[in-house]
Amino acid sequence: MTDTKARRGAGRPREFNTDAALDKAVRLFWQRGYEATSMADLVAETGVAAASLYAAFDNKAGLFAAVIERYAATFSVHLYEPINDPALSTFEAVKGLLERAASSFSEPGTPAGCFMYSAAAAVSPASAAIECMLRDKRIAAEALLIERLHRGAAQGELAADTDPAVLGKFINTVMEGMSVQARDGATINELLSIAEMALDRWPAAV
Amino acid sequence: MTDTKARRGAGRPREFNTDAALDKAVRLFWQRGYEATSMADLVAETGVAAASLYAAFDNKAGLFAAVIERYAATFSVHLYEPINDPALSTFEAVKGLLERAASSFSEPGTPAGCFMYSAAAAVSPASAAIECMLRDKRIAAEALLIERLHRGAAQGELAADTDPAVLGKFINTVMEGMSVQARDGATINELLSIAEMALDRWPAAV
DNA sequence: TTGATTATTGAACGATCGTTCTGTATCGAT
DNA sequence: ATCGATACAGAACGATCGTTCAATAATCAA
Repeated sequence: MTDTKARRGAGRPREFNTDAALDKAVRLFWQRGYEATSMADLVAETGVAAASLYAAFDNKAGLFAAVIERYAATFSVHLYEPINDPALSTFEAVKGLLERAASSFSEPGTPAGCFMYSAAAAVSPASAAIECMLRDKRIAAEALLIERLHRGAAQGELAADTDPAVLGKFINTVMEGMSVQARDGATINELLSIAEMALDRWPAAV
Repeated sequence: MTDTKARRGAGRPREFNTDAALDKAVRLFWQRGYEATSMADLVAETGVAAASLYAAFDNKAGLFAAVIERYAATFSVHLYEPINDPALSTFEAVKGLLERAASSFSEPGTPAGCFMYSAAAAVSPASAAIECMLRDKRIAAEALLIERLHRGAAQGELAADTDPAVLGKFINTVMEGMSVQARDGATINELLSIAEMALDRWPAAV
């Protein structure tokens, strides 16, 4: 054991890698949720001292906000790629989205399910702002999907009696449910079966 | 202000009403989740002193376990009634289940969504047992649904190429997603539309 | 009426929560 | 070579966490 007094104050080796620390924080919040993840956990996992985390992110809520953005930039962006791909038909886009959800939610290297859906499912009134951040992201993602469906409808890709808003909400609901299923141990094949069943009898224009 | 010393020890007015206290605890856990609900919150909400709660339920986890059973006995039982109703066709049973989910998850007097799905979505490793309790309940409920579908299939109520296990998982997934939707503010009508769209894909025989 | 029982209470426990502070080692500029 | 400036480390903060305790009064058997 080195002398405690001598080891205090490690100086300025280098600014800690913010993204690397956020990646570790993402995993922790993803798995345990906001309330169950303590700053001590985050310090231990990231290897960054508490004071440095506070200097960079103000407080736990600020760190969580940064974690949300980091997750969105790395995982969500990949998930929603098919929706923004102009080369795909509307059906292919939604099919691609659900298939990516199936594989992403059951990916072995990451916590099961979707961070956006489970990290703050239920939260204390004191951290209501946390819940709001994620809800806004979820609603924005749904709006993105619905917008894509509207474009598809405008191009005659959907049955005339299909409401894009309802269809989008339905697809989104299936995806949210798939996250819960993944958390409960559903395999990628089971998730793909669910996705396939959701896409069955797609209301295509004849 | 009454003298503090004189007010200590209030004697034995009556054993507190366990079910009434559990009902209040259900609401609290339902809304905030396991980790974000403190014993102090529970004491304030139920009006029962901490020591009395500990005498009755051992600890917070024990109280939560009792809350799960209470929720199952009051809300879940009602939700799954159609599944156990022998007078209903398989389709009617599933339709009834989803419609009850739509109204129950958006019921104004109770927290949005389903307790079983959101109360312990993400939890610390120390309370992994809590997560397990709910997961077991969810899986049991899904098994119940799948069993009902198997009976329907045996009676020729499903298309021959339909796997009851997959169909059950799909229905269950939609229901879980509906809970997230409800948490995010979906109205009963929106939830009913989602349910209807899920049933549109019903693989009836011929 | 009395005495043992017991559910109840407010207070107190150690542990941990999120957060801040003090001190130090390293850096860039002079 | 030397001097602030800065990013880091551990220690310490008050508050709150889940839990337990000693004290008290309502109960029921005698």
